[in-house]
Amino acid sequence: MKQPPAAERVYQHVKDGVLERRYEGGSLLTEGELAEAVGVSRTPVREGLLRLEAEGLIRLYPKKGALVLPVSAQEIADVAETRQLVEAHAARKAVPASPQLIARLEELLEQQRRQVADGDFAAASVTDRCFHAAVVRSGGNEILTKLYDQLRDRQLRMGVAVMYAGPERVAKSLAEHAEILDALRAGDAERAVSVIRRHVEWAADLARGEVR
Amino acid sequence: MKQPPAAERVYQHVKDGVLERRYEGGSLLTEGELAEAVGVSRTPVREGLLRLEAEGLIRLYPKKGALVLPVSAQEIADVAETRQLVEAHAARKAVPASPQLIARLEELLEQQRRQVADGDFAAASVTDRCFHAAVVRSGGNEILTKLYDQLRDRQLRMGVAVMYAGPERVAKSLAEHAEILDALRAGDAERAVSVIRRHVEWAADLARGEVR
DNA sequence: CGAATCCCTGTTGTATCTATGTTGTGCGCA
DNA sequence: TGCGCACAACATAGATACAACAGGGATTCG
Repeated sequence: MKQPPAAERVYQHVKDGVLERRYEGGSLLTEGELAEAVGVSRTPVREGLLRLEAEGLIRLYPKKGALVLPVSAQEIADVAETRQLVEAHAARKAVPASPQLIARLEELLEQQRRQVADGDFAAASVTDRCFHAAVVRSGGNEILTKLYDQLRDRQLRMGVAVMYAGPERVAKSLAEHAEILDALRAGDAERAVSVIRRHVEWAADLARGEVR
Repeated sequence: MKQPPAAERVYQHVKDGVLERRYEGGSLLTEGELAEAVGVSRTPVREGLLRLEAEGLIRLYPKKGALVLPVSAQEIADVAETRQLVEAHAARKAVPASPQLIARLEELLEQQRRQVADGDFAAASVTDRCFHAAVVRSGGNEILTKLYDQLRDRQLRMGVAVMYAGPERVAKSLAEHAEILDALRAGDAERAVSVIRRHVEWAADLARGEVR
């Protein structure tokens, strides 16, 4: 009945809740509530919360509860800066691009186009993320890859999902991906970096607009 | 009687053990052992292990135990690359350097000199680390600061402590710090970056020599 | 003699229980 | 009415107890 371990279920539940803004920033979750909500005991709840804290999504206050960290201007800036750093580094390192990488990116871009055409923006958003992650992953650095994933999670929480709110935004995103791919194909690392810079900065701006 | 929480004690115990090579890479720790060793129950042990896993020092295998991750060539390379990236970025961002930062670095360098003169290499190693961390911290990016701290921990585990084994190594380290400070003071970011590159690469080479 | 199976032991995963600390509230007093 | 203190409610931190699972070795059957 329950394939995934209880701690994992709690982790996903809270993470989804935070990312989807069901649990708002600033609210105080208690272990008991979560235990009841997910249907497990409090022990796995603590384990899940611990992982979330390590990822920077929540903050555990002794004897008080788990505070869902509100996104601060500082955090938006930090995430954006770090994304820039990691992704730009990955792009430079990816040049000259291997045929495998190019093929993978083409595939992802095509997939995203289809999803957009089908109106499935949620899926397109996931593919968007995969596109960037593929570039970073191609660097072969596990530390950076993991870090980058966490950054994307945190950015998701900032409401960057609204990036896929309107058709013009989707088109912009798609166009920039195409340009990144193009620059990579041409071996022009600096052009790819500059597009990435714009892309990330745009996401950060959206987040800033969202938060306040 | 017990100021620090039990989970924290476990965390420190295992971390120190791994960093000081008391627990060798590849060994399998069980919760029961650790619980007895530290003198607490298994509950806080699990919490501590979970944190360690998030930091990449150990790996939890279901129903088997906590594997102390052996340092791999891949990990050495990844840590070095990431350190380069973060520290170089921080140095560039730190230029032009604020008087506060310069003062702090001068203070740390002086302190390290004293410690070396006193023969207290352990303390000098800690100060060394503070020096680099100060540069990164000056960037004001909490994500990068935290990441950098974790990287230094992991590098410690790779036996980079032997960096402070001989007088000539200590002298080299000290000289490079002085050069970094000098470049920063002069506003020459690229010189600082190149020294940092050498410095980190040197540490990685030591690690490679240590491991095999 | 070899291989498959079954049981036994050790370890984690989860639940429950106790102790302790923190917070907010309400009562009494000035 | 306002301030302060004590108490009660609640939340976590830690310990213990129990269940489920994996792996190894002995045993047994072919």
